[in-house]
Amino acid sequence: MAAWVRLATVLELLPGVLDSQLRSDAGLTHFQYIVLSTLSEAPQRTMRMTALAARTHATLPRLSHVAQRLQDLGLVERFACPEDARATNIRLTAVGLQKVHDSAPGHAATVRHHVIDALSAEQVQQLTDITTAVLRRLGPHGATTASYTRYDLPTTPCADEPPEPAEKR
Amino acid sequence: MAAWVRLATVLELLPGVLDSQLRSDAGLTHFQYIVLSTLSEAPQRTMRMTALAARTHATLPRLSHVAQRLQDLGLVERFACPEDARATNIRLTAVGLQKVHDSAPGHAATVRHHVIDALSAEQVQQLTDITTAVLRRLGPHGATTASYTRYDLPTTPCADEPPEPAEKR
DNA sequence: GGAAGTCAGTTGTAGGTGCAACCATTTTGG
DNA sequence: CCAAAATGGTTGCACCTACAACTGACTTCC
Repeated sequence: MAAWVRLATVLELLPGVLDSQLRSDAGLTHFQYIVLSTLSEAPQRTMRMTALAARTHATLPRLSHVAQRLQDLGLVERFACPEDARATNIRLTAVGLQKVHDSAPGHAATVRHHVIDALSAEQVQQLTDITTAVLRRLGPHGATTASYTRYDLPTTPCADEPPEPAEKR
Repeated sequence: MAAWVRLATVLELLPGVLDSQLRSDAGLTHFQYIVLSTLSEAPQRTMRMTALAARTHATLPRLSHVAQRLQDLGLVERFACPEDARATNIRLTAVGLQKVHDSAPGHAATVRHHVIDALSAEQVQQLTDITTAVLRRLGPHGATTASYTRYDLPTTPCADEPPEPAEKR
């Protein structure tokens, strides 16, 4: 009982702290940051929308809206996949990559300050085990995003040679 | 690192699970449920808006919007505080109380299934300690709701004898 | 090889949330 | 006392998210 009440409180407060730090320092949502950050680690800084959605635990509509916004901001660009005309590839722009690099330290510091540094090394290990156990319950038959969350997709984009980033818009 | 990645994932997935269970079973948001539930435990099932906001870790504007919606649904009612003309009291209606009673078991089962039952008794204790430690960092100077989060307010509403619930709308 | 089904993604809409601005009331301080 | 500051709440606006409906492209399977 005490465990749940406190966990629920963390669930209520932590996202707000992360969002407001990122928003004021970089003008980004936590989720937007995750999207950019995930893209920055992908080969060619490019991914298929579905793969990105699965990785970020987002529904496809949600990702689509966010991608639209990030594209308006010039941080990502989307282009059709030549191999599968249904698919869309999303790629981090140079500006977007710079944005990730600029905002990563502040974000990491916030996480460290509010979570990691509050715990002993032993507790960090315990937290890893606990969250792993909970995620086992959340993942497989978690009521959310049932049909979208497919972890068996290839992460790599289908295009080997994406169109030159030179021409924009 | 592993701890944070997993915790972030829980932060992303758990609220969705809670919301969708409550929404489909009771037509309520998790936060709406918390508001109703908190009110149901208050003396007279009545609280001042500010006190309720502090208890639920919400900003006053957010609570005001939610209260408006819950009032439209007939689950709560608001009335001016006779002692301080600025203040507003919010009270759970009979219908609202019934709603809490009806939806509590399902919600509790969801929490148990997805969190508590996934852990050993020892881990539940560890989780309590960990969340307590994190909350110490989040509460005092947590960037969110700085001016609203006042825990030193009296929880009791100012009216000793609220107007009879008999007359509605 | 063509109809039926599935898949990738987008769009529209309704509701939730933060922030800033606002109004009314109370408190404070000269 | 009265003006200035602080308090309690509400409202408007912009953005985010879920859900449902839709389009267009691929697959299956006779």
